[in-house]
Amino acid sequence: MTSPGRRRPPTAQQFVLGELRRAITTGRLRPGAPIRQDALAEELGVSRVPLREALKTLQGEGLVTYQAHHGYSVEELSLDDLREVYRIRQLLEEEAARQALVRLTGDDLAALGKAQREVERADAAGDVLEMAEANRRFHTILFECAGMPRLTRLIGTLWDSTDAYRSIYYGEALNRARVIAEHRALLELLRRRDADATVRLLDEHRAHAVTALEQLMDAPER
Amino acid sequence: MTSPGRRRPPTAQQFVLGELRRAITTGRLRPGAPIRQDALAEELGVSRVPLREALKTLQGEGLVTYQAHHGYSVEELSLDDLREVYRIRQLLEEEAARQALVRLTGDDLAALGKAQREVERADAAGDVLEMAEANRRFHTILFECAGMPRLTRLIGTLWDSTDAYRSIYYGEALNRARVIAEHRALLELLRRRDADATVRLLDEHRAHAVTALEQLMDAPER
DNA sequence: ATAATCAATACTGGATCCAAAATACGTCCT
DNA sequence: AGGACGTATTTTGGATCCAGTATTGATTAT
Repeated sequence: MTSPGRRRPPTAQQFVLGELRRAITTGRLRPGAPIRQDALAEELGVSRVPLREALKTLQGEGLVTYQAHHGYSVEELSLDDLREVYRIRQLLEEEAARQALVRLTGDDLAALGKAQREVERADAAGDVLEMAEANRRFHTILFECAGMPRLTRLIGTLWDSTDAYRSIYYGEALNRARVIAEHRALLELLRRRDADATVRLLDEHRAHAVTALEQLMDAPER
Repeated sequence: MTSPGRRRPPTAQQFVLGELRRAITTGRLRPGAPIRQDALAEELGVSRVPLREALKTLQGEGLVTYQAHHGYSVEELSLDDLREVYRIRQLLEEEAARQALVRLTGDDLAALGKAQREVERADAAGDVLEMAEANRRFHTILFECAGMPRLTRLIGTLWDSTDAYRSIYYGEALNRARVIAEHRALLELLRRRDADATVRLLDEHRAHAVTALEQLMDAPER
């Protein structure tokens, strides 16, 4: 049963773009794997033209790499790369959070609460993928309150670029529990409009993900 | 006939990408103008396929907008948009500058000095376009010293996204003189490894550009 | 005259086909 | 046997053609 929100987009390239994102985040396309256009296009039921346009978009977002006459591969991130992405996120998300707190309305808080309930429901149902998506919505709602569309978009692409690795983090029940607890604390800080504490908590939230990734990536190639 | 001296890239899409960038930065393609693929492709001597891939890249960088079934247009930035871009640049360039200062070598300083001399030579020769490019090189060299490739790339795309407006700034002789003076001061601060002062100067450097844009964009439409 | 409707046109989106480049492989020579 | 060369195959890059959608302009009814 396809969810009502997931109807097929109006153009093939947008459809393909979504499918590729899913394939990368779920690990069906592994980091480092070369992308055979012919096979993929046939598998998705489209020609190579829209596929290539979707790949160009992903290239711009850093999810795939491209080399002329060699084609595309799923971007492979080293630990240092991941740390860099998280560092940049820290810089941008601090700004977004502070600006968001300036403009935060009651409606926004209600929307955040709703998203949080969805996160918890997905966790209870054991739907890891849905939980990751709900978590993403939660943060996106917050950042959008800043009223800086480019900033929000940049942060979004940074999240995307590490999606392939995030699923690992959400695989652990302990991490999921921590995410929920931190979200609840975050909501409380937002209600109190405590910018400094909010930024601090977001930093910790991120740091936990980084340390988890550090442990998992040091581990032998499962 | 293709421009002499400028070697044509190995793929048509890369060639087109460069041409489009030039067309936008030099104002041949004005902000807000719709992009007619057929006409442009013919003008560039390629088919629409590589043109569309180049446009997808530019879309990812925020130089053009895309709407399904409506096509691409050159991105039109409001004053608020420009301010947002410059604010994000401030956040990212502070990090880049501070990290760069940690790792800056004598060779790097020499490279910066060389770039600065190129800026001044272009100014003396009255070559505004070349001066803008040399200025870009100067800052890029500095940011690259940070050893954070994604950060450097992000900053680069932010520069790109306002290229169409930057040329206005460089049109004024007064602005060009100020840029040169600020660069010299910057070099001195870098040699002294004064991070705080460097960041402060970069902020001013940027603020000047913003105020200049504010005045020019308030002015009656050209 | 104005607004709504419908046909004609222009433009984008996508599929197929062809060309060019890179890779894989087998052969030949030393 | 090992390496170099040349051919065959695979894969990407690009051009052309067709289909679907949006826009424009004309026509008609109110």
